[in-house]
Amino acid sequence: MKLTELNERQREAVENLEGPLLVVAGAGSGKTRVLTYRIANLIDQKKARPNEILAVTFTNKAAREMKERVQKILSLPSDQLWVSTFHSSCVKILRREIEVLGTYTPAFTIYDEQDQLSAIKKTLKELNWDEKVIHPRAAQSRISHAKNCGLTPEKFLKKALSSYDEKMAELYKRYQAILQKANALDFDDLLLLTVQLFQKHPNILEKYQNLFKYCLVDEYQDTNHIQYLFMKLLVDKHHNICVVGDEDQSIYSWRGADISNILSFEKDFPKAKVIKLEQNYRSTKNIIEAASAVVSHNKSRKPKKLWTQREEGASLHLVQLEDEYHEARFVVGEISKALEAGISLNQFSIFYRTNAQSRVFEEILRQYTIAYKIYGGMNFYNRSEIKDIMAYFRLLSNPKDDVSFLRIINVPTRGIGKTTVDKIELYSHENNLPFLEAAQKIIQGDTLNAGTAKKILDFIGIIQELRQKKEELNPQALYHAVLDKTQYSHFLKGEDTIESLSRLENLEELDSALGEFVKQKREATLETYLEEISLISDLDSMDENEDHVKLMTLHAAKGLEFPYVFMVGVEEGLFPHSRGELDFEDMEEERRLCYVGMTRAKEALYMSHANSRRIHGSPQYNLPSRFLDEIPEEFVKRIDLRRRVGNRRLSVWAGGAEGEAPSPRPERMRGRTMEGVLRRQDPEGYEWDFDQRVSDNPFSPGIRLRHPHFGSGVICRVEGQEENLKVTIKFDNGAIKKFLATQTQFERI
DNA sequence: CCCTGGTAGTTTTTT
DNA sequence: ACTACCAGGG
Ligand SMILES: Nc1ncnc2c1ncn2[C@@H]1O[C@H](COP(=O)(O)OP(=O)(O)OP(=O)(O)O)[C@@H](O)[C@H]1O
Repeated sequence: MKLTELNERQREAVENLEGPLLVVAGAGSGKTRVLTYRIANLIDQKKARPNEILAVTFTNKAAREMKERVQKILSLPSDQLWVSTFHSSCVKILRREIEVLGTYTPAFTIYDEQDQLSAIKKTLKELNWDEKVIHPRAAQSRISHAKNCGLTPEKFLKKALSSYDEKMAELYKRYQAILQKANALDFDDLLLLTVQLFQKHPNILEKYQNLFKYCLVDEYQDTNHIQYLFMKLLVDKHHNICVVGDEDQSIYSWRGADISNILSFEKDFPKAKVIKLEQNYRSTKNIIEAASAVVSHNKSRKPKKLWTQREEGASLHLVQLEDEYHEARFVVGEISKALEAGISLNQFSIFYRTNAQSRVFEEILRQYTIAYKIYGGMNFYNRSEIKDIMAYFRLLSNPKDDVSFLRIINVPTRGIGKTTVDKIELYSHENNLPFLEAAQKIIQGDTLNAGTAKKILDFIGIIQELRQKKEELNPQALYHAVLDKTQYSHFLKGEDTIESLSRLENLEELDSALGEFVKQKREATLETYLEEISLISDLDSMDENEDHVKLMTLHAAKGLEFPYVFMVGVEEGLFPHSRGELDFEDMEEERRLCYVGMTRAKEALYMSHANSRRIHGSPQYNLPSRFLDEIPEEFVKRIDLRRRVGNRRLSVWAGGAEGEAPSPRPERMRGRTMEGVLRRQDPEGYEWDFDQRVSDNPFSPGIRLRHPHFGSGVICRVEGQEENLKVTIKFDNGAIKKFLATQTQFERI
């Protein structure tokens, strides 16, 4: 096998096949490439057959690409390889083995986050607990976190520190019982149950230990405890494990990722060989230096070298704008100009901290008729109309799936309301029956009036009829049967709104997706379809070559690379994201996220921030992010586009003038400024008088004030308007407090 | 008993 | 923007 595409250190990592190996290295240093070649080499050296290698990646897309690369290197088919995410690997194992746990069958349903929430609400109802006391979302995150740490309800209870924790433990226990009755596993269960399976059944563990002769993990810095256990168990016999990662790219601690997995790898495997890669092959010198400078502000970090042979490249562009619309128009304007200079759209990406920020970009990109795609956020399979159909599918596949039952019992509306559903729920609870069965029984008694009973009978009739068809129809045909029986499209057509029209379009897309699935798969059953969609996201279908601008969150950008990157909304409060004060660890994680984002760029990087933006409709005024100040001046060019348009500067695109491209049509008049004065617009659609007004205003970020009790401090955030105007002040003694501006006597200093 | 439309409070990041 | 809750009409 040729290893010419590797440097010396990489080659070392690819050739040392036996025993534990840790590759730690900065961004873009070729870690993923090492993993790929190592897999190829294992097969080439006949150390293992493809099906004896387990490689875990962070996304399905990364897995797919890795398989393709291996196939290319070896010119051998790679479909036998176990290259997938932790979750997919676990599903594969559980489908074969779960029966021995005695509590689930292999046809289990996988609950996503929404289903999980709905199951938690159902649990709360059964327990008769108030959703205002136990917040379903909070409960969801506690339970998920517990599972990610490998805690069963019992162990969770033992660790409880308060009566609130004890309640959570009780909820967790009941929630788990409800999932079990529904033969459903949530995302976290996929891992937790696999590990439990291994622990309780050594014979099964041994089977997989013997099967997987070599294991590899990408992005090891973002694995959580249960994933760690899973791997540790699997390689316990032979220690043939290779992990690659970068502490500076650990950005999922909120999901239970534990950086100590990578930090203590050498303790776990004392014989471990450690290889460091230091050469970056991705980005220009300016980008690498700037990103390294930012992340070096993290205190809890070992210094690390990263260098490149590449040229300095363009300066980073730090752009200051008036508001989020100006920001979007600026970004899109730059893309248009580049387009004219002959650069194609697939070279660009826009990264933001929160999904909500994509909306404005979407609006402006449409105005400019520039092709784009938003990855993540609202997944195709998460749209309500699609989820409705999927809920029918799931109920057909698993009649005990109560969450799906609840979703569709009255969709399309068939006159079965809350009161009736409550009765079914109660009956189900008292008689320990799934909802569907409870509904069947309850209409035989006299709990319900005749009209309501008839409606339920009709619904049950539809389900039963479809269940019979399920065996003979492929998923696409079944889809048509569902639409036909439920009159779902008819129901949408009746609404006749823009919204419902787009829903109908989505249904057509689903139809063709199903058609595609049926054509592609040899075994196109309802179950295989449901499994496929439950673990994929639209991120996984990304194709670099497709000619459109790609928009995504900074988190979703991990592991990717693009020639031109716009990182937007780089503002205090938004990025680093905070509501109130961030603790030290969270701040460092935000900074790592910034490092991840910056190091995705190969050629040019723009980072922009706006003076103000609307959050939930009310204006917020943010200071530039501290991360911008952490980039040494020598690498940046600052561009201030707040006031007027006339600033002509050279663009990175040969010769063009910089600044916002004129709007294709005048922007509609928007809300009021803080003083309630309508903003003026000049004929070209630029707002130019904003700046003075803000600085005249007693409350804007950066202004120093004295508070009668707390002393002096600086405004770091302003939100709301008029009598609801709130200011967040960071006092000189370090305290951060929020005040209603009208209720407090401040003195300007 | 159900449905609709209005209002109020609020969400970071995702396999 | 998205959900949760309430009032009032059918
Ligand atoms: N030895 C090499 N010679 C030339 N190019 C390389 C070499 N190794 C890696 N590259 C290229 O460098 C880029 C980054 O590689 P890769 O994605 O493997 O890095 P990584 O360390 O996984 O990055 P990150 O941690 O930032 O996701 C890719 O475009 C890859 O093709």
